[in-house]
Amino acid sequence: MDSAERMDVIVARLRAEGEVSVAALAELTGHSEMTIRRDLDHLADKGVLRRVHGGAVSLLPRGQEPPYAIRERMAVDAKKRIGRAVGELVSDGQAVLLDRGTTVVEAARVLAERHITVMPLSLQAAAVLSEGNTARLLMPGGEVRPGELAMTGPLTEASLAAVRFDTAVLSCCGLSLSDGVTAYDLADVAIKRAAMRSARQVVLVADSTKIGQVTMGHVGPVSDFDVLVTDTDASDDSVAEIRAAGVVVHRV
Amino acid sequence: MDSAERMDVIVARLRAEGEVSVAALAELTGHSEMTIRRDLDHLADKGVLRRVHGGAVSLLPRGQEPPYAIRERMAVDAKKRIGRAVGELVSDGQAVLLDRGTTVVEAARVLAERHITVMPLSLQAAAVLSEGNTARLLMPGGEVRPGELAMTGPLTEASLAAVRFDTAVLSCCGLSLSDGVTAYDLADVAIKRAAMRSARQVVLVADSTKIGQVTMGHVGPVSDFDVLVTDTDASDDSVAEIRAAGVVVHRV
DNA sequence: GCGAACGAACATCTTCTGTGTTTGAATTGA
DNA sequence: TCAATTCAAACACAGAAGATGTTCGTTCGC
Repeated sequence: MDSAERMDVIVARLRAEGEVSVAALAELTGHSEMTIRRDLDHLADKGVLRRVHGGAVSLLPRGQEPPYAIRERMAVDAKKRIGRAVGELVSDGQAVLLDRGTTVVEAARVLAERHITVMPLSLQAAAVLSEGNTARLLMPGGEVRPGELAMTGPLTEASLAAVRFDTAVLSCCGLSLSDGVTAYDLADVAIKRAAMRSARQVVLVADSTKIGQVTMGHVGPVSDFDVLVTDTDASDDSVAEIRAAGVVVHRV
Repeated sequence: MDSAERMDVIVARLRAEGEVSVAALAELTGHSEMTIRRDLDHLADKGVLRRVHGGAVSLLPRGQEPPYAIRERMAVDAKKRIGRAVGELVSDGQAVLLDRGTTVVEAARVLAERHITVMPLSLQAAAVLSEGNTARLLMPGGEVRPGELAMTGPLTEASLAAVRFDTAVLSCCGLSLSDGVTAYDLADVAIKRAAMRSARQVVLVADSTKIGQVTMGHVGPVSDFDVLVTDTDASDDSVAEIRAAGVVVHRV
């Protein structure tokens, strides 16, 4: 069992029990207690848990989005495929808006090698885009949320209002036909809505685990989006329904 | 001779001759041609040179600022000391503006552990600040210059106009009593001037190699700055003159 | 105050990175 | 077009960096 698997075990336990003990994890994973302590310290740095004597307690918020460090390791393959597919929806010379989120960062990796103008809504995506030297990079102003490194607030909304994009690539936390597209955070909803107003074509990226989910912040009905890119695990039924709402769906 | 020294040799040659050959560099450094090619490819990626058959030609602009990758390795110790000294000029709770540039990034490393509100004018500084989780991070909007990763343009100026800072930490390319503080780039000058208008206290950071230098863009007279942080290699005469202009000078 | 947990320090092992060599393909200049 | 040079991919190797486990003195909670 390597480091990544241990992290998964720890997070799973935290979700199930709300707390973990160093001794139990050491036995469960077959590693020394020292190693478990180092793992816990690492996760504490990322805001996933809080260390207590003998173990740790969960900081994973119920009804809120898990930290970036956790989401980054969920559905990794699907997100990479979705990212590549988004690359094919964008042609050189376009102005593109990239939402926050782990799926969009995968799209950013692809777009970083393209000759486009791009505005990312997170520092994570900005870092990826600035490594490839071909894209023209435009930053929105705004407050940066810790951990997520996503831009929010009125400054961000103002930046979006000032620019028009050919394509906006948006992420979401939940997607259902009855409740539409939803996000965890109301501030994030405001940004997404502003993004949609500024873009000619709106592409939604969502791995199949998000289909059928509903979270608190309502972004809009599914029909507000032009294209959905999801993965092959999405059920035929749900895809058919979304298509019936007038959305072009790519399953990759 | 390690990798860093080889880069210095290559850059020195490029400056002196305008071009270099793989064979000559291999002999000069005592390393294989393959290694030299890899070095040249690396520098080509950073925009320092352009590969040609048998060697490379310089892209180092005359009368312009050298690329970030080069400046990053000049006066490293002095910049670190200056960064620490800037940390002592900023107290918790302040709102701080950080200019672009390698010296300011060193200051950002120190300030990343502090409880302040901070707006960086480059993605380099933003990346450093977002690693420490204590500072509240505010991004200005704007275009990102490749390589430098500095924010410029009207969006950046507008962002600066919208906020007031307790302290602005500005860098420069040249600093002389007769010609004042100068930068290489006019767009950068506009940003610096906007920054000065938005800050109560303006701190200038400049390692001693910049004292006496004059470059194209005029930012303002030395007396426009409240504090100068430089290193101990700055001459007594120049420091005395700058102090006479009403600037508090820290030599570290 | 006692036992458990902690973390610093060191040793060991693994993985990564940088370097050199070889070899066949590409490029240059005559 | 040809010959010499240059290039870059592939492999081998060494040193650096990171991860892990053990020991031991300190700290913490009951």
